[in-house]
Amino acid sequence: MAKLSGLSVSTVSRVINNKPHVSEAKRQRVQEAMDALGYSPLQAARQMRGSGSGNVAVVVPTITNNFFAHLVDSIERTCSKYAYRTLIIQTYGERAGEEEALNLLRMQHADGAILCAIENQWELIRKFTQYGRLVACNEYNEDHEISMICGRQYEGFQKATEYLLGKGHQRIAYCTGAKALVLQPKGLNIDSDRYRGFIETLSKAGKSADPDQMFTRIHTMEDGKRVMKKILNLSLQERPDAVIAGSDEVAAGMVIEGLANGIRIPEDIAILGVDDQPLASCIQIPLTTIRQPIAQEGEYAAKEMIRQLRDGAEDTIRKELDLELVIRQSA
Amino acid sequence: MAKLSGLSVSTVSRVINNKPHVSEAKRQRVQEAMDALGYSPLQAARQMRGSGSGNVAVVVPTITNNFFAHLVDSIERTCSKYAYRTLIIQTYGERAGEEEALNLLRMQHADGAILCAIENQWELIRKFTQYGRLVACNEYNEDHEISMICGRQYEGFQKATEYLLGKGHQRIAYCTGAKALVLQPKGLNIDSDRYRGFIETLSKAGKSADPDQMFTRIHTMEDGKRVMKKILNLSLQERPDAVIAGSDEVAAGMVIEGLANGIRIPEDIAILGVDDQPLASCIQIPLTTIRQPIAQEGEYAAKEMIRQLRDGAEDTIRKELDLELVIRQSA
DNA sequence: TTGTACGCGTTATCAA
DNA sequence: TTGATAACGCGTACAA
Repeated sequence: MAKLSGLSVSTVSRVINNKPHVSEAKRQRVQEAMDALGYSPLQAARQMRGSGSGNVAVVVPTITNNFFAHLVDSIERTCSKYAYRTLIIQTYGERAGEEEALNLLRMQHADGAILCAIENQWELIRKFTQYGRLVACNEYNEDHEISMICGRQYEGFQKATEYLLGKGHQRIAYCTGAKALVLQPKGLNIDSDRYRGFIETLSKAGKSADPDQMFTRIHTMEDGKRVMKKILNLSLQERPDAVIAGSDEVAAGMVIEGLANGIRIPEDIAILGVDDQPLASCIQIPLTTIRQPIAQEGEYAAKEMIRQLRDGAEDTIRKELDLELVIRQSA
Repeated sequence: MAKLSGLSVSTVSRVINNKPHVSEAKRQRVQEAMDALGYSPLQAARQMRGSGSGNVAVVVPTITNNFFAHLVDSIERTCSKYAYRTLIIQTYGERAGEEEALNLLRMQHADGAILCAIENQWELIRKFTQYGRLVACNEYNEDHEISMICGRQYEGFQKATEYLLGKGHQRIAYCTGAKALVLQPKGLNIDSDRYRGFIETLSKAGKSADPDQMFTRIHTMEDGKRVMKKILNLSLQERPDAVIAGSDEVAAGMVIEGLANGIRIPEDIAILGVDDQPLASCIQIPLTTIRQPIAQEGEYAAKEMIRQLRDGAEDTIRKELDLELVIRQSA
């Protein structure tokens, strides 16, 4: 035993774990020895005895996206507060990346994974629940088999659409990062909920969306510029007078490209972002945007993970947070 | 033994570690059994036998800053390529945060740490070299006791200053995130090297810097706006005709505040950023900026860490990368 | 080529 | 209140 404080392993173990049945005198002696040797228990050995690794994996598409950077920040802050370390895994939108992350659970490098990007079918992901805890953050999980934290996308997009309609806009274009426009029952899919919030509000107002002005797979500022170019090629009759961009980055691209072509924003075309990234308030025309409560989402997700890990909670929760419409100039 | 493939532990171990002295037949049988059971060796047990944790800690002030997000991205990419996991630690500019990270080494949660933000004195940090490998990334280390990867700050700022002087600017203001303007011998401190590159180029041209127009502790876009306000309060005689901002964020703040006050950029005041963040090219007046080779820095730092960890390299290296002046509109 | 036995640091159990 | 001992999964020295 490396703890040559002159006492037995069990006494030392009891002191470390604050267990009873140790005299104050011995407790002192052990403490002193620990301080003197700069000793600290080895997690690896503990893990072999059944306690976990103390690591939480957080899975995001990429951390260079400001939205996810803030999410990771919030998760890391919370985990570290509860003495859990944060392992970061980027998927880059690839299924393989996500599988790699899930394998961390199987290999017991992490006790749980917070999924902020779901690439694979639930079929595949489910298999890994036997190895560790999973929490979905800013993502839905169809079968409600794992806890999830997300924003009320439907209501947020509803609010935004109502706002645009209230401003008198007639033809509203729609951009999304999704690969296709899908409509599933509410609460199953984040993209579907957003689209549903938009399109159902439109129909309630007796309007409908023009299929030619629904753009999919739109992610970056460059994508936004491209879409704006397409829009500007349309005749004035066809041209939308408002756009719900899929993110602030896309919105920023559209604003920049629009201004460069002499379009007035919001007078000619109103542009509405999503996320409320720092970028949103600092471009030429500050963005009106649907604010996602990123910090809260991350904190709740991390706390839920810790609840399951540390407190051994077996039940799953579903926490929904309100989105807020932040009104600036672009719409 | 959990490996109930019907063979002995050592045979299994030999297969797992690709060691010789195993017949092809047995090797096959073990492989099959492993696949069938979805078995994978437990790192925790290996660690007890002396191999490391397989984790690399990466220490940044905050990941929400785009610069560091890209650095972490690049490091994580590289580490994962070599089967190392990336633990993220944010210091928020606090010494305590850095110590916490270094303690990961002591507790053997990580085999090494890549320091992208050095908060404490080297005196303190040195103590932790006994517990694991350290690599400084985008930071200098005074005593050259650990490997470091960084940009040639002096030359970069020299180039930028020469550029501004070449444009005929007479009074150049200077912003830095550092707590004070320090001048140390070249190669010891990143802030000092930058400042030296600026000020020495100035003197070579027979000019000097106005102490009243050297701003310290300038980090954020808000800080940039504040500095611009101060500058606009000066009389036209005193007012600088160019500014080297400490970062693109600061530069962006200055551009926005300047434009809002009717200043023409770069005609009235030229503004030069640092980093070349995505932000730089998308604000109203695209930023001329000193580009840091972030992706390369991160990759080199990670590779150096792996060289030390996996290959057991004991020597330290010092890799310096060129900074590039990206010329857009703001200067 | 193959298998056995031991020890790494920790916790749980049981005996003193 | 204490301490001795077994067990976790792995790698390795050594024996077969």
